Formats: sequence, C-alpha cells, structure tokens
Amino acid sequence: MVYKSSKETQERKDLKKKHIIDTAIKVFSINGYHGTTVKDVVEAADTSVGTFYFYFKNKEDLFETLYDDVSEEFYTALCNSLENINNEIDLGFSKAITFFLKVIELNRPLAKIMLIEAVGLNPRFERKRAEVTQKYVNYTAGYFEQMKQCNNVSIPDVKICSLAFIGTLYNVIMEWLQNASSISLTDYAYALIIYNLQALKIDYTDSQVKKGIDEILNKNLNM
Amino acid sequence: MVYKSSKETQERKDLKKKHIIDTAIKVFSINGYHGTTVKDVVEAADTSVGTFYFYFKNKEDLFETLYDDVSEEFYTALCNSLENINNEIDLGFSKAITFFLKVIELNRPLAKIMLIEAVGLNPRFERKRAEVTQKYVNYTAGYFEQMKQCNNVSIPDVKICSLAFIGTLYNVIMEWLQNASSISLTDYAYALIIYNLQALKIDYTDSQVKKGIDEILNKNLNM
Amino acid sequence: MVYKSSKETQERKDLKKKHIIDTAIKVFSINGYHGTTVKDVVEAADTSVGTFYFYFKNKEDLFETLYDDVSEEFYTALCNSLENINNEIDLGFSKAITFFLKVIELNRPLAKIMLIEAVGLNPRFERKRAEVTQKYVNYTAGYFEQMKQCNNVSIPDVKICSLAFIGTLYNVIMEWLQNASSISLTDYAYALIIYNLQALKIDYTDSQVKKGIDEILNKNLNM
Amino acid sequence: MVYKSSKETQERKDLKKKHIIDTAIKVFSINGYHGTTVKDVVEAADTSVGTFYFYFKNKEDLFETLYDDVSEEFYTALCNSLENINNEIDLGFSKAITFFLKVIELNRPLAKIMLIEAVGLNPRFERKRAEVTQKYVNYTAGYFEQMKQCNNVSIPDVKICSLAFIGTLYNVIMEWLQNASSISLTDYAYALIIYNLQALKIDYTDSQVKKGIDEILNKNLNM
DNA sequence: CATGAATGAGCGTTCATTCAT
DNA sequence: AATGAATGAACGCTCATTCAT
Repeated sequence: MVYKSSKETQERKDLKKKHIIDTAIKVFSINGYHGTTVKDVVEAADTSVGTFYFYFKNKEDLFETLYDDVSEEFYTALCNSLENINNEIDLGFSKAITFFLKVIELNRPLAKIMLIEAVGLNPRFERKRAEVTQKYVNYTAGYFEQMKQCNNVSIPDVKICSLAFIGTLYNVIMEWLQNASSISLTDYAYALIIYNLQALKIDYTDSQVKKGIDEILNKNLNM
Repeated sequence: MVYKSSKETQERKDLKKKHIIDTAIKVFSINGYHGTTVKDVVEAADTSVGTFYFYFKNKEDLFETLYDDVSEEFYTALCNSLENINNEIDLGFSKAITFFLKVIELNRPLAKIMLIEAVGLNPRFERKRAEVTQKYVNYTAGYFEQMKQCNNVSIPDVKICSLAFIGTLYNVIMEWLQNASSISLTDYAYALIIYNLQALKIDYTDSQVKKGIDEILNKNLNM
Repeated sequence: MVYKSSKETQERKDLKKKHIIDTAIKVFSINGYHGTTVKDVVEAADTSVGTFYFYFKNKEDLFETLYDDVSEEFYTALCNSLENINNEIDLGFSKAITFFLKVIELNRPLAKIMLIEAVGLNPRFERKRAEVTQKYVNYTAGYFEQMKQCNNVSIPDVKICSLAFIGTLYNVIMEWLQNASSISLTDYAYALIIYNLQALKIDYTDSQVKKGIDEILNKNLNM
Repeated sequence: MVYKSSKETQERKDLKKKHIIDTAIKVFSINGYHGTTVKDVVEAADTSVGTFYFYFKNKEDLFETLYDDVSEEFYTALCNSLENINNEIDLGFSKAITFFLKVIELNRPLAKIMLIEAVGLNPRFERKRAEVTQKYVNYTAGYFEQMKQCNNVSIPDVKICSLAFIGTLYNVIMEWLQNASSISLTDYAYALIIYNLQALKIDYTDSQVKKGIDEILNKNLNM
C-alpha cells in the first residue's frame, strides 16, 4: 500500500495540494463556503474533481486544512507581534497591534475566511472554530498574566480581558472587511491602541504610541 | 370580498406565522441555517410545506424576517439599557451592560442566530447583516459622542471606540455561546464593565459598579 | 340535493361562470395553459379559489368548457359564412373565407386558445380536440359533397380536400397569430381565396372575388 | 489536460447523448412534454438523473435540442424532395409530396413531437417554433418564386401560397397522427397532390401524378 | 354561495462523491 | 496520479385541490 514515492514526487504532490488550497482560499472568500462547489474550486485550480478527491477526503476536509493553515498563519503573526514587547510596554503594544492589523490588511481573503466564512458552517466545525479562537485567547491571556505580575496594570479577570481585547480587534476588522477596501485598516490603529491601553490601564505617552505605529508602517512586510 | 380578512382570521394568521418563526429560531439555532431543511421547520412547527410557503416566500425569506425580528428585539434591549444612564455614569454604564448581558442570557437561541448562524450565509445577506451591525454601532456612537461633550472621557475616535466596545461584548458572548451553558453570562459582567470604563477613561468607583450589577441581577426581566 | 334556486340566482350563477370563463380566455391566451395557475385566473376574475371549484370540477374542466364555448362560436361562424353561398359560388366562397378571417381577427385570444394553447395539452384532451376538428372538417366536407354534385368542380376525395382547405386557413391564421398583430388578417384573404378556388377548380372571376371581400370588409360585425 | 477528450470518449459521449434524445422522443411522443418527467426519460434510457443533467442544461434544453434535431431532419427531407423537380413539374411535384409524406409516415413519433407536442409549450418556445416554421415556409416560397418566373402558374402572393401549401400538408398529417395508424399516410397523397397542383394552376396529367406517387412508394427509403 | 388557509404529492434540479479508465 | 462521466440522495419549491368557517 505504501508506494515508493521519491522525494521529488512528494514535493510535487505537496505543491499541488498547496496550489489547490491557495486557489480555494480565493474562491471561498468570494463565494462563501456554501456558495462554492467542488467544481468551482477545481476549475479555478485548473485540475479535475478526481484529483481533488485524491488530495482531500471531501469538501469539508479541504476547508478544514485550509482553515488550519490560515489560522496558523495568523496565530504566528499574533505571536510575533507580541513577542517584541519588552519593558517599553506602550511602544511594544502599539507596534503589536499595528503589526497585526497590517498582516490582516495584506491578507484580506484569508481574514474573510477566518472571520466570516468559517462561522456558522455546521455544529461540528463550530466546535473546531471555538477551539482555535480559544488558542488565541489563551495566548493573549498568558501575556496579560505576565504583564499583571510585572507591571502596574488593571486586569480583574485575565480571561475576560483577553476576550474583550480580541473582540475589539475582531469588530474593527469585521467592519473593514464588510465595507469598501479603499480605506486602510491601519488607519484604525491609533484609536484601537488607545482604547485597549486605557482599558488595561497601561501607562502610555501619545508620542510612544505614534512612534510604534510609524515604525511598523514604514517597515516592509513579507508574507 | 373581504369576509375572511376579519380581525379574527387575521389574528390567527399572525399567530401561525409567529409560531413558525418561533419554531424556526429553535431549529436554526440547533442545526444552523444550511443544516436545517424546510421540512425540518414545518415538522417541528406541526404544519405543512404548503402552509410554510403560504406565509413565506422561501427559506431565506423566513430567515430574513426572523433575523429582523431578533435584531429588532436586541436593538430595543440595547437602547433601553443605555437610556437609563444619567449623571452617575459609572452606575448607569454598569447597569446597561449587565442588563444587555442578561437579555442575551435569557435568549440564547436568538443570540446564536444573530451572532453565529447569520454569519457567512451568502454575500447578499452578509450585506444586510453589515447594515444591521452598523445600526448598533451608530447608536452607541451617538451615545459616546454625547458623553464626549459633557464629561471627562477619552475617546479619540467615536466610531472606532464604538466598534471596539461592541467587540468586547460580542466576543465575550461568543465564548459563552460556544461553551457549556452552565455558566451565567452575567458572571462576566464585572470584568467587562471595568475593561470598558477604563478604556473610555470614565471615572468610577468599584462600589458603584457592583451596585449597578446587583440592581439589575435582582430585578425581574420579562421579555 | 336539489336546492330551490330561483331563476334569478340561477342567472347570477350563469353570469359568474361566464365571467370566469371570459377572464380565463384572456389569461390562458397570454400565459398558456400550463403557464396559468388557478390562482392567476381567480385573481384576474376578482374571485376566490373556493368559488372557482364551485363552478368547475378542476382546471381541466374549465379549459374544456372554455374550449367548447370557443369552438362552438367559431363553428357557428364557419357555418354562417358558408350558408350564404348560393349559385354565385365564387362570390359566396370569397365572402365566406373573408368573413371567417374577419371573425378570427376580431377574436385573437380565442383563436390563440383554439389553435395553440389547446394543442398538445395531454393525450386525453388531444382526442377531444381531434373530434372537434373532425366536426369542422365534416361540415366542410358536406358542403364540398354538395358542390361536387351540382357544379363543375374537381374534388377527388372530399375528406382530404376538406382537410387541405381547412389547413390553408389554419396555417395562414397561425402565421398571423405568431407575428405582430399590426397586419390585418383579412389582407391575406385574396391570395387565400384564389388558392382554394383554383384548388377546387371553381370557375371564378377576379372581380367577383374582390367584390365578395369588399362586401364583408365594409359590413359591421358584432360578436 | 486533455487526456479524456480522446476521440473514443468523445464518441461514447455523443452516443450517450444521442441515446437519451432518441429515448426522449419516444417518451415525449407518448406522454407529451408536460406529461413526461425527467425521471421518466432517464428510466426509459436506463441512466440516472445526474447523467441527464450532465448532458443537458434542463428539461427544456433536452426538448429544444431534440426539436432542433427533428426539425432539421424534416427540413432536409423537404429540401431533398423538392430539389428533384425538373421541367416535368407535375411528376416532380407529385414525387416531392409523396416523398415527404413517406418520410413522415416512417417517423411518426418525430412528427407527433414537431406538430403536436411542441405547440403551446410556453411563450418562449412558441417564438422558436414560429421561426422554424418560417424557415420551411421561406424555402417553399423560394421555390414557388422560381416556378412563377419560369412557368405558367398562378400565384398571386408567394408567401400566402406557401403558407397555404404547407397548411394542406400539415392538416392531413395531423388527421393521420390523431387517428388510428392503420391507414397509410401516403394513401392521401393523390388527393393532396391534385389539390395543390390545381391551386397553383400547374398543368398536369393524371398519369404523371400517379407515376410520381408510384415511383416513390416502390423506392426504398433509408433514414 | 363565498372564502382563502391548509395540504402534500410530486416536480425539476443540484452537487458531493465514486470509480472505471 | 489524473481524469471526468456517472450516480442518486436530497433539496427547495409549486400548485391543484380540499374543507372548515
């Protein structure tokens, strides 16, 4: 049953699978999960249904792998952004949020899938999504916990504050996704940062915040 | 010609339509929109497909009326909750949020539909949902605008702060919806209130916040 | 079971039935039999489905009565037109055809139902239509038989000639029905008359034919 | 990419499509368009609904392709039959009509579809049918035009005479279709030929007509 | 007699999935 | 590995007909 697959063919397979996933992201983000047929995907990916079912168990399997990929990508982005926070918390926090918004902005279709298309698919997937969301919240929570012990911040309940914090990001991004893309998402960074800095009672100066934003915006991101 | 348009039959019709909608809320909140067939709804409502299509143009029409109803209900709840805020802002704010959470808690299926099932249905409906969300944001924004002019609060951008504020509520509710219902949503009220009071730099005392929460929790709500 | 129905109520019933039939003719001629629902008819007739089923057994019953009425009307027209033929055959024949075409022209919707909508409805009705058509053919055949014995005409097979004769009328009328109604059907009378006069080898003069046409066209028809 | 578009598979596809069409002709000619369900067709063709919709856009698409095929076939038959007319017009004309009737006789189901089932389907298709009919009429008209210039015939209006001519054929065929199939359609040839020869004032001798009929009837037709 | 709410059999159609090639 | 023809369960929806009021 285990055909000998040389490294090269394995690579070709991986590439093909990746190609289908990348195409599917585009198609799903335009037509939605239920509005997209397997035929739509394979035609856009210039392949055939048969090939599709060679690489994926079924339509939901595709979406799940795709969702995992995307979610991983964003998770890494979030982690990277927060890691850079050192003892200049206001600067680091500003940079982190701006960075995250920038990542989202550069990957609109991915964001649409994560935040819109993946919601309400079916009970089973809803559970999965809840778990993924939890992971994000936990990561932030861990961070907040750390801040709580080292600094003079006001966080009555780390978990709820994490939820609240991510909620602020979520809703601003949602608004941006649903409206014209002509506006830059990072335009919203300043108000969003202030809101959350104050919410957490982190000491900050306006200049540090603006400095953080600028540093990120002037940096080149490659994703 | 207008024999049967008598008040009684009209009332019976309204009741029947309401009955179908109420049943549909339950069914949709369990199986999701795509997981629910028209047959599911009519069987649960103890009626027939023909009758269904007498009252609704199609499945989407049902969901739309249902969504409008639910959204209206929550909107009213939000308005009612915020209206009671007078010059004791911290108390009023606490009461408002607690009240809103309590309304949600008492209407779990409705909340599930508003926040989960209605998302990512299809591009057309997505637009509708964006508009409804906008309505909520605008209402809160109007309120924040008012506060900005009368009080010593820090709101750099009213619109973004509204989005952020609603985002905090949204995400906490989502977490509650996706997990076991054994926990009371209002348990999250305190941390949520503090987060947003601080975010808006509203002067508050802990006792006022707790008083506000208690007042609402000990009050009987009839919806 | 036999309710006492005074003459007046009976008249009212007849009128209502007639009203529904007349309305149905219009609706059927526009949307076709299968494109017309019972609801369409009753709404156009400003009545209710219940009432409809009081007067008619079902949708097909309506069409059948309607068809019978229309067919009777045309049959009478055909008979009347042919009866006037005396020993000036060419004149009489011309008048008859022109008259028939004029009747059709004044009753476009009826003609559409007879010649288009009634065709291919279903096997059962197809038989009925064949019988009705036969009646027309037989009448004409009887007339041709008569002509054959009295005059110098060439009719090898009375039945086939009848079919052929009616076919010429039929096809010209069909063409007129399917195209813009801006052209008058009677414009086709002359060529049609000549075709059939020659086909039957009836002696004719051009002036007699034209006289026959003119006499009918200048006469007022009330139907 | 074009592996399976090999000649063989393409041929198999064409055959399958043809098979469905041929089966459908039989089924439609028995039950009529509205009396035939897609399920009826696929069961008769020993295939599945999915396959049906792989080859045809929908039920109407099937009927349309089928109608186009049939109509093309008869058109070719008509053209072939008329082309053989040379300077012995009476002989050629007789042969043409007899040939056409024979073709019809050998393809009863096709004729039923063309002349009965295709009528009154719906306004859209009615337009299509009118166009196809027009094509027939135009062809005959072209022929009559030619005769008019070369020979001593009496045709006041080429278009109307074409309509009339085709009408004679149509009605005789209709009668044959609607009644028992025990009678041969070609039995009607003689009377029909005489009717139209006289109608067009074409010089003819009885022997030539009979010769024309016989020649066709004794010839083997392969269609 | 009149009404129109209620019924449900049955239709056309879609599309995820399989499998022979 | 790749193809795409074949499958059929399952869906949304229509509409002729019934019947309680």
